[in-house]
Amino acid sequence: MPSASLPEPPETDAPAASAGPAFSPLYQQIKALLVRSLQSGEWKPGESIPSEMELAARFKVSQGTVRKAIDEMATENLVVRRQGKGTFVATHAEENIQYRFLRLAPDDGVASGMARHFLECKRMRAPADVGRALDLKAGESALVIRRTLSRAGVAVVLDEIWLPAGPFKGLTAERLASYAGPMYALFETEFGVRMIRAEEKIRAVVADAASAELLGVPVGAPLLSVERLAHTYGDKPVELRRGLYNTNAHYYRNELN
Amino acid sequence: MPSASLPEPPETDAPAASAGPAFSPLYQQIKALLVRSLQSGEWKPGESIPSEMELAARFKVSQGTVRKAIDEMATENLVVRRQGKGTFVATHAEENIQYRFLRLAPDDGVASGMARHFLECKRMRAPADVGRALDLKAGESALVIRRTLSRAGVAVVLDEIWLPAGPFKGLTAERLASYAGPMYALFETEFGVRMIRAEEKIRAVVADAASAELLGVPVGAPLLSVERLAHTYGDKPVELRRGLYNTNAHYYRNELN
DNA sequence: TAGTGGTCTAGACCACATC
DNA sequence: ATGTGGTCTAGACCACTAA
Repeated sequence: MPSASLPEPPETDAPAASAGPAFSPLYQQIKALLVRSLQSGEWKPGESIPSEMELAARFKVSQGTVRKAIDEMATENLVVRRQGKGTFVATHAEENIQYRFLRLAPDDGVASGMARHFLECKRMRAPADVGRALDLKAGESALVIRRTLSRAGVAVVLDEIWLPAGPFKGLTAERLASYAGPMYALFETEFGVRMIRAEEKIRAVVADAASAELLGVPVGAPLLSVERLAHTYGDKPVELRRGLYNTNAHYYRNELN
Repeated sequence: MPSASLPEPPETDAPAASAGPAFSPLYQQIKALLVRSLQSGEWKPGESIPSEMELAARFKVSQGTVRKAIDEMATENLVVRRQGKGTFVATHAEENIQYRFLRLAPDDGVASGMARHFLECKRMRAPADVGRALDLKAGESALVIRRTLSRAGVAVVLDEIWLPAGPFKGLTAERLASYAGPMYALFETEFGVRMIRAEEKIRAVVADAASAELLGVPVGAPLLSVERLAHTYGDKPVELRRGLYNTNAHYYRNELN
């Protein structure tokens, strides 16, 4: 219960946020409620959420408590604050940067976008390792997308993308190719799946015949292997992406803090 | 100036934090002052800084303003808060994790430490690219350290580490080998240089004869090339580290948010 | 002018660590 | 018992945006 700063006797009713089994600070409970509203689609990507005052009234807490909840959500990139305008649900579309999760940068500073080319998009039974990574039920099928990213006409990235077939029913290579924005933006608007967080495992490998052909390098050339597991709300894994990057004229950048 | 929440006429004197040329929120000014104190060595790594109340009194602001300044410093890993005890200057020694900046993880979950072996540590004129990265004056010399990291008796990492000779005068291979903790902890205690932040550029390369020998792989085997530029306070670069990682049984892990 | 997020304050109480 | 950081409140004013 929030403390009372007045000599009045403290009120005994809990301020919204029904007790539940776990104890946590009020602002964490508020945050959890807000995240659930995001998850349930109460506010869609790009839309604004209610003002801090409104939310404070709804949850019967002070504005400062709501603020702290939203602060954390902002640092987790779940929402974006804009002074004078409001707080907005984060989206992979209309973001400043084209690809929020792509860490590949060109050696020369030119930040031109990359051209996509979809090789295939088909439904199939998921291999065991993919099924395990995506928490698929036994026998549940998956979509696999293969595509390249090119800069200045040269293929730099070869991706193999695994998705659970259920949530992405109806996804085709044509739909992918005709969509202008980032793939994750399409996933948001068409399938209601928002990528929140991802982990990558990176290794150095050598090009096999097929990869070498597509990336225009000799067989045996060194390539960066980037395996990404992307999650949506509740840390639920929804995409396994295996990428091969040609790092002759590009590098994978990372910040350590 | 902080706003007054009383009907009194607002006091005209600025609350410490002498004006300066740039405008910024009070808590940012406080933060800058605190960082300068860290930089000047007023509080050493591992020590506690004054309590929030003390700092609030010193700067003539409220505890909440100091708190917000320290909050940001905590998220930047400059300090660590410990409830009931105080706020402590972050250090690379006595941290839970052995190597704060090393992102290499073994395929099997075993989190055993790695054995270091120093090959050489000598002073020499810095190559042009190293001099540029470290902001060295023309002709200023540098130290170069070469070492390996091994797990289970197998060399996994081959590092070439460039440091400005000035701040690290007296550093020898013997001193490095006899020190128990992480290298960055030695830099802190012996040379007063704290690594705060780093950027890494990662590529896939093939092993040359020398690297192959040291890492026990065939010439031409794929290796992860990790070039790290580490900075101290004020974003001053103080270390250029070029690492080659054997990713046969390890991977470079990264989190995307 | 009204509404939003951003800053700042002052004070209360809680949780934890230490003596 | 005391002191620390952690949470929560209530209210003020500032900075920005849009009608």
